[in-house]
Order: sequence, then C-alpha cells, then structure tokens
Amino acid sequence: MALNRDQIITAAIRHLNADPTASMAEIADGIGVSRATLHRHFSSREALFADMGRRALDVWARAHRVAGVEEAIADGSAERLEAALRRYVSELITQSEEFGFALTDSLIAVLPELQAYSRELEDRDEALAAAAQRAGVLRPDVPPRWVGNAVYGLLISVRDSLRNGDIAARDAERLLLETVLHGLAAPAKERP
Amino acid sequence: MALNRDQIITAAIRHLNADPTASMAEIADGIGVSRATLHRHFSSREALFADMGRRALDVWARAHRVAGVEEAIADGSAERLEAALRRYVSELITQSEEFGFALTDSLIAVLPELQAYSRELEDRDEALAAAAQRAGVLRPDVPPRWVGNAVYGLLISVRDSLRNGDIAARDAERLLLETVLHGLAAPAKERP
DNA sequence: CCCGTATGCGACAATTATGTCTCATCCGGG
DNA sequence: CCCGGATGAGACATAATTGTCGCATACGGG
Repeated sequence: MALNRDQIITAAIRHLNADPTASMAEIADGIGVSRATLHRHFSSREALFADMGRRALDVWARAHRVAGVEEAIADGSAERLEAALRRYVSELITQSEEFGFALTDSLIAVLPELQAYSRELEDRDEALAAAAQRAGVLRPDVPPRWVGNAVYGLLISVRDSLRNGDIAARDAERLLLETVLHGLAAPAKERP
Repeated sequence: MALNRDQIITAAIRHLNADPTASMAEIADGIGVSRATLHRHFSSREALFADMGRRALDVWARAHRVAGVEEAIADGSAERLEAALRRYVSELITQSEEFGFALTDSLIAVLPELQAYSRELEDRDEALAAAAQRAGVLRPDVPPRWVGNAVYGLLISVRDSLRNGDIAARDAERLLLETVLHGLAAPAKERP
C-alpha cells in the first residue's frame, strides 16, 4: 500500500495550501492516489476536510504541550512564561505547513466538534497571554485575545513571505518573535 | 435601477468576505439582485472576481496616495516617513472591508494584469520600508519586504479580531500600529 | 402618459464535481 | 507459489454551477 490515511491527510493539506479550491480529483491527482482510493478513506469531501481541520488543531494543541504552556501558566513566573511563549511560537512556525490550514480555512467554524476544540485552544492562548501580562512579560494595555490573533496573523505573514521568497526560512522564527515582542520601529528612537 | 456596477462590486466583496465560496447565485441573492443581472454586469464569474481584485488594489493604491507615501520617500526625512507610515496603516484599516478581499483571495496571483498592479504596490511598500529604515524610523535588521508582509498579516488579525469581538473597532488602529512598531512585550523589561 | 431601459423570473444546455460501483491488477504475507 | 486485501481505472447517476436566452414587467425620464 502506498499511503495510509494519515499520509493522505498530510499530503492533502499540503496540496490544498497551494490550491485551496482544488476538487477531489485534483487533490487525489496531486497526492498521487486515485480518486476512488481517496473516497475509500474519506466518505465525502466534508469528511476529508473535517479530518484536515482536526489535524491542524492537533498540531496546535501539540505546540501548547511541547511548549509547556499549561505549566507555565500555573507557575506564573515571568521566566517560565516568556520561555513558553517563545517555544510556543517557534513550534507553530515549525509546524506551520500543517497548521497553516487552520489559518485560512473557514471550515473549522462550521463543524461543531472542531469549533469546540478550536475554542478550547483559543481560550488557552488567552490564558497564556493574560498570565504573561500579569507577570510583566507582555504589555498590559492590549486585550489578551489580541496577542493570539496577532501571532496568528504574523504566521500568515511568515507563510506568504516564505512563499514569495521575501525572507529566508531560517530567519522566520526570529522575525516573527522580534516583531511580535519588540515591533519594527528602530530601538533608539522615541517611546514617550 | 437598484444598484449600479460599482455598488454591486462593493456588495459582492462584502458578501464574499463572509462566505468566500459563495456561488454566483448565492452572491446575487446576498446582494439582492437576480442572477441574470449579475451576469449582465459581469460576463463571467472570473470577470467579477477580476473587478473585485482591481477594486481592492485600487483601495490599496489610494491608501498610498492619501498617505503621501511617494512624497515621503522622496523627502526622506524621518518625520515625513513616520507620518506617512502611520497614515498609510490607518487608511488600510479604515478601508479594510474592501481591501480585505486582496488579503485572502489567491485570484490576484492568477490574473496577469492584477499581478503587475499588485507587484507595483508591493514594490512601493518595500521602497517605503527601506526609506524608513535608512531614516532610522524602522529597524534595519529585517528585510524591507517583511515590513509590508507583517502589516498585511496584522490586518488579517484585525479583521478576525473584529469579527470575533475580541477587540473594539476604535482600538483597531492603535493596536495594529503599536504592535507593528513597538511589539507586545512589556516596555520596561529587557532589550539586550 | 408613453416608451425605452433595466430588471426579475424561469427555462435551457453544457460543464463540472461528487459519490458509488464494478472489474482488473498489483503486491506482500503465509 | 498462492491468495486476500488494497489499489487504479473507468463507467455511471446525480447534483450543482455556469452562462445564455426569451419574455414579462417595473421604473423613470421626457
């Protein structure tokens, strides 16, 4: 057997990142399996997309776990929180090819199961941001949800920048972290 | 006559922002015109999308003009460049509902005419960023293209944040500008 | 008031995508 | 070597979408 179910999902995400409107036939062709096989693994297009969404959210959840987000929140120290924040962003960038699907597709908002899953992760993001604000790691004068959304948007920036060759892959993590933490203004100047 | 061509484009953009996969029938229905009328104004779906893309890029170009980007680059002073930068971002946020279409849809990358238009605007963005770096307004240790892409991604953050009610509309501009210029780290701490 | 224009409505053919099915083939384990 | 399960190829019916057309009608200016 050439590809198992997981490999098909991975390849499908990769292919749909390049062409978000691809049909089942195009997806199958791009992956290198027949359309019939695709339908044997996923009863419908919706089922395939649901599994891809689940995969993307799993990647997101794994980033939380790997970075020790929960523990850092419980700990509450600035050092732990900042380390978790950096590790978390780094993990998201590394896995952005699979996670990126969640960035673009509105399908997640439709399926109730994924919606709950997504909400849970967003809440944890918010908790992390709020804890980091309390610990003095992040500035307190922005809504905690904005932090997660800003990272989310900058991940799209990274994806597009890499796609266009505007930045080097090895610089992606530094650029995202520097931008979200310190911004792009020249350091010497101002700050009222 | 209920709606002219321009109004239809505006309404179509608005509707497709909410449901990017809407069919011609759904678009027409959402706008409040018949499918036939839609086809009378736009010979094909592709023609409609091309016009929407053009509109989005026009908004972008207008933001450049209103902010005096070209003049600020020619002037080269830090004050003019920073003012143009702020005004430019502000304008993009204000018009984000119509410009937002360009943020998401990959159609622009396909049509040669829009591609050239888009490239031109991107180049001007890059020139602005580079000039701001030379003038000491923006930090010089990031690729100039990254600046534009970061703003682009944060505009998506703003759109999503507003959609979810995570931030207030009147805070959008401040949050985007603050984030892109100074970042989200607490000001007092670190900076090696 | 009248007429031209634009619109809505419905029908239509053509195309495309989807999901199911059958059958031949291939491939690996026993 | 043989067999069972998985795959590829293709046919098929169904549904959705697209683009076109004809016709009736509503609207608005002259």
